[in-house]
Amino acid sequence: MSDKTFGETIRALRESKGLLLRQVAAALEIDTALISKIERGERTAQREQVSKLAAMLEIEEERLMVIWLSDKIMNIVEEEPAAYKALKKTEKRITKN
Amino acid sequence: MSDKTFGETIRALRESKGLLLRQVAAALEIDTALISKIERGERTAQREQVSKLAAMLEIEEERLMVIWLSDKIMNIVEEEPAAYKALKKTEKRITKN
DNA sequence: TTATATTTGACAGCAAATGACAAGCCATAG
DNA sequence: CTATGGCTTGTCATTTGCTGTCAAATATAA
Repeated sequence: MSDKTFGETIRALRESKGLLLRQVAAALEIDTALISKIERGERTAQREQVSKLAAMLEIEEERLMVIWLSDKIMNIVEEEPAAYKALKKTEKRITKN
Repeated sequence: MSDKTFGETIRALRESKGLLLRQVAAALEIDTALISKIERGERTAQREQVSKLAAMLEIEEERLMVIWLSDKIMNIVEEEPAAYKALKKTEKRITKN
C-alpha cells in the first residue's frame, strides 16, 4: 500500500487534479521535459522542487518529503545485501539525538 | 556502543593492529593523505576500497559495509525532520522482495 | 491533417568528487 | 638543536556526475 515511487506519486496526484506537465513545469520554473523525466524516475527532483510540488499538488509537504527521501535512500542501498542492517543502524544513530 | 563513524572505525582497527597510514594506503593503492582524510571523515571511501579495507583490517566485510552504508544514508537524512519516517518506509520497501 | 501532450536523446554548463602533490605540524630520537 | 617519521592540510588538475534545455520523435485526439 502506497508503495509508489516519488515519480509515480506525483504523476498520480497531477493526473487526479487534471494538471498538465506544462503547468507543473511552469510552477517549478523548469522545462516540461524535466518534470516528465522526474515523474518517470529518470531524473530526481531537487529538494526545493519537492516543496513546490507539494504546494502545487496539495499534498502535505512532509508526506512527499518522506517518499522523496526514501527514493534517495533506495538508490544507495538497493543491490546491497547489507541494506536492511544499514537502515536499522542509521535509525539507531538518528534516535540518539 | 559501536556508534562510530566509518572513519573512526577503520582508524581504531588500524591502530589496534599497529599499522601505519602508509601501509594501508599502499594496500589500497592511494595516497597516504587520502586515507588520512577518509579516517577523519573529510572524504568518503569508494565501495571497492571498503572491501580492501575489510581484508587489510581483518574485519568481516559485511560489518564494515553496514557502517559505510549507514554513513552514506546519514549524509542524506541528517538535518531532515522526516528522516525517521523515510528510513522506516525504506525498510518496508526493501523487505517486500 | 492539425493540434496538443508527452517522451526521448543529445548536449552545454556547472558542481562535486577524486586523488596527487607539496608543504606543514608535531612528537621523538639522536 | 636538528633530523626523522607519521600524520595533516591546502591546493590543484582531472574526472565524474548532475541539471536543465532544446529539438526531434511519438502519441492521442479532433
